[in-house]
Amino acid sequence: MEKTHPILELAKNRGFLWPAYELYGQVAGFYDYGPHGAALKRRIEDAFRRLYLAEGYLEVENPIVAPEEVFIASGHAGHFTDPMAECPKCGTAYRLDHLLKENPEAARAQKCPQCKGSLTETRPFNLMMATHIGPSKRPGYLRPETAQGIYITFKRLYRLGREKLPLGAFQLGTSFRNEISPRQGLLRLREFHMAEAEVFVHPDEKEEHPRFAEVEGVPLRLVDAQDREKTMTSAEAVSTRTLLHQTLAYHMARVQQLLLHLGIPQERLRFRQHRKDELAHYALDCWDAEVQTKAYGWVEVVGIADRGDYDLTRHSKQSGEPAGVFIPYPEPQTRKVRTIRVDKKAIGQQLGSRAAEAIRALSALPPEKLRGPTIQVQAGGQTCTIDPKHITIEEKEQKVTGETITPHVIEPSYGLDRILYSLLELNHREEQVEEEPRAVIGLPPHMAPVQAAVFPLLGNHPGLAARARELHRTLRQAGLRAEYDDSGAIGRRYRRQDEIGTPYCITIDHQSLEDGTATIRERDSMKQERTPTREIPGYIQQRTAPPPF
RNA sequence: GCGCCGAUGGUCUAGUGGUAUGACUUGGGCUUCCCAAGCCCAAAGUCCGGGUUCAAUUCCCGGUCGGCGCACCA
Repeated sequence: MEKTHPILELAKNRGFLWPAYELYGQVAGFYDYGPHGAALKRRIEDAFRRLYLAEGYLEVENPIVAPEEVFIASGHAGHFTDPMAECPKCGTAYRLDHLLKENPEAARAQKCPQCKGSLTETRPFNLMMATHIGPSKRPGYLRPETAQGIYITFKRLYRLGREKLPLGAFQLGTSFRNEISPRQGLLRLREFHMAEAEVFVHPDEKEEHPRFAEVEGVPLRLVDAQDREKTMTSAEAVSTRTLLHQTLAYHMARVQQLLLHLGIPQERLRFRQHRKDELAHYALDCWDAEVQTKAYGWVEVVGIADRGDYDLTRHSKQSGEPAGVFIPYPEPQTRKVRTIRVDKKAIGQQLGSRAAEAIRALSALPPEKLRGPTIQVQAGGQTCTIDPKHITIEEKEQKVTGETITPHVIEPSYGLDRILYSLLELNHREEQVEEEPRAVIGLPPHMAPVQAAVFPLLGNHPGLAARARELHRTLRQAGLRAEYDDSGAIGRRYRRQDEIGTPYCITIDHQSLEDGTATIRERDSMKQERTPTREIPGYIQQRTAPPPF
């Protein structure tokens, strides 16, 4: 592992990214994307968007600021208030609530259990960025993930999707975590970019995915929770129960497809299952797509989790709104249904103010408890004895047209900054060409920030320059990102473009003036092809168009 | 947050108690008929605050930022 990869220097010099707020001494955990970085990020986002639009999912954008209730429901707020203290002597950090349970004496004495040093004073551990909303200062937070907005609006999305499962929604956006110590450049930021898809599925329909056939032969490199590595097709992974169900396997295969499409090399990609101790308590299963970087080793870039019904249920409890959706049966069914009728008047006269509670308790009792000679329920803190004659059990035929279920959520969650870093680092290469060094970012042509550059062979030749500018303008008008460069020697200009990954460089030479052709030099082979100038915009467009999913 | 190390033009770097070296890059010009050639000119720097001192980029203290280790990463 290298300390810092040369790509970071190149990225800084060539306008991919800069430490943010340099003018004021930088702020850790924040980065600027320069023009090429912003363009590359945009291409990653576009690819994500194309993939999930092709799945038929709905793109939304929710606010970044949310009131506290959202995070009480999600569970984030609880962690925000975690009290922390450290031992200055040995550097260990403790969560006081944990320490109180495990070692109450040490916690009360403020002593470090490891080295007996004195713990620092307790302070809340801020993971979320806090803020206040409006003049009333309603407590709020900047979201630590984009997903909550989708859970909260699930009912509206479900209606909009014509009340059908599975339902997919996705969102790209900025999230915030108040990291204690941001490190490793783009890998752990305080403000970062995510792309998340939330796929709501019927819990009974996860086993089979309607489009599984499209991915069943896709090989996946899997490292399971016991650290066993095996490469198998997604079909094998499901049949061996390595992966929980087809839906999870399907989405992992799609994630892999997208990452390869972006330019992550296959041999540096794997999926690793969360171990029991790192699996969030609500997740049924979670696999991270990891990319093997040169500078930092294996880095998580996408998490694919089966979150069960946790999110919808939590928001339902917090808000008081039911979470379930009604799923009609193909055919209405008739069922024998037992209903309990309670003589409310009689009970009211018998129990007075405790009657309402007693009646609720009665309706909740299982049928067998309603049979005996006397029936007992708790109400108003006392045991009340009810005469069975006040209770009638009726058996009726009832038509049941469907059932209410709470959908489960399958969530692929992408860290865009990490993907961007991986793309730069892993596609970067340095080589020798005729004794001269050449640095190239070998991004796939459809990912390159700049698609083409136009040069006059001689910078100070007015005829060549005019032609080159004209072609440059035409390329831009065709919607391509194109650069113009007439400075210095031609070789230097090629090198400059190599460093930002421009796949095609077009040179206008003397022959261009005679027959209207120009040379197109391809980045990786450095080979040139002479092409009529009028065909060049189409040539570039065709070769830099992203392949469909 | 803790510990160790560091911070000099855009980048990399030399050096110094008396405001600073070189290279690359960049801009302008000459040259040049396809891969960082050459020549001329120009622009650009001591992280921030305090202290010691006649004088601090240099020494001391604090901070910020960065690298690494520990911790944290719900």
